[in-house]
Amino acid sequence: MPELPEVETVRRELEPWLVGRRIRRARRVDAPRGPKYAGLERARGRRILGVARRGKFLLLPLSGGLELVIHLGMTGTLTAREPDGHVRAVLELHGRAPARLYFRDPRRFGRMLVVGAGDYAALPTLARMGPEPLSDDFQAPAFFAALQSSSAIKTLLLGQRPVAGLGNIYADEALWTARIHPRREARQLSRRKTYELCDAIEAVLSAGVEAGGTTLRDYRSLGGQPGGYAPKLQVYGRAGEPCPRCGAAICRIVVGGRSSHLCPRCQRWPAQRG
DNA sequence: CTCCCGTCCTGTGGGC
DNA sequence: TGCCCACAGGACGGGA
Repeated sequence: MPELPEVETVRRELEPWLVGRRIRRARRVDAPRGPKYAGLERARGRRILGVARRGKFLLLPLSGGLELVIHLGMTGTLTAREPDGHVRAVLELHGRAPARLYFRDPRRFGRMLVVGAGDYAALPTLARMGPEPLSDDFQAPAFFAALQSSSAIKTLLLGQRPVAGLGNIYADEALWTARIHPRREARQLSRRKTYELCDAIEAVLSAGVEAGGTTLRDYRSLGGQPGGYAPKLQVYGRAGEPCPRCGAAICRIVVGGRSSHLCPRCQRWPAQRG
């Protein structure tokens, strides 16, 4: 569900509220003991030093060399107001109200755990995550190098290795923008094409952030607001509608088990050559 | 090491 | 109206 723009929107709301606050307690609620909620008790008494983001992960450095890691999974939302149900964890703060952060997650794909600062051994995707796409760390030549794989380009992007933060929606949007078929073998893309994709990723994600993210169903910002990017989606969820660029009917295919949306005319499979 | 596929969960929407 | 099934924005672990 939440991809980089949605997580960044939440991060920006959390930051002024949480930074400097001391944690009274962090507790699991209706979530099984296990790695997804490991070490929450260690947050007790710590101060929140910052609210950062890497890809789709929220990272809250704590005093005492610890770090609170939150991943919203598919359906996770954070809220200051107590939700109806599906609360998996609560962060209780000292001091002024609002003093509770609720983590609601119907499908239980999300996680909230405390690790040693920078110790991502329990989070392999985070440990091996590629550069932040909206930072100077995202450079076209390194991106090209990271695409030298036999995987389908979209599958590779969803793995978070070439670049951080893309999910199913923005991957489809970026590939449409760069006119690349999602099933193309990544290493067969020309250098120039990968540079176009680099630009498209940056453009699509920054527009997503600017709009406050995409709400298809579940996503809400901390204040309960839906994102404004859904009407700006060009292909995602628009199978059968005309391509905004050429008018051909957008189609839906499955790539790596994920539904994928593309324009069959703009995003042609490369012509077979003899 | 890389790559592919199944799995973890609950809710919802569409088709019959 | 009601039921059932397919599908949903992500990450991980196991096996090839």
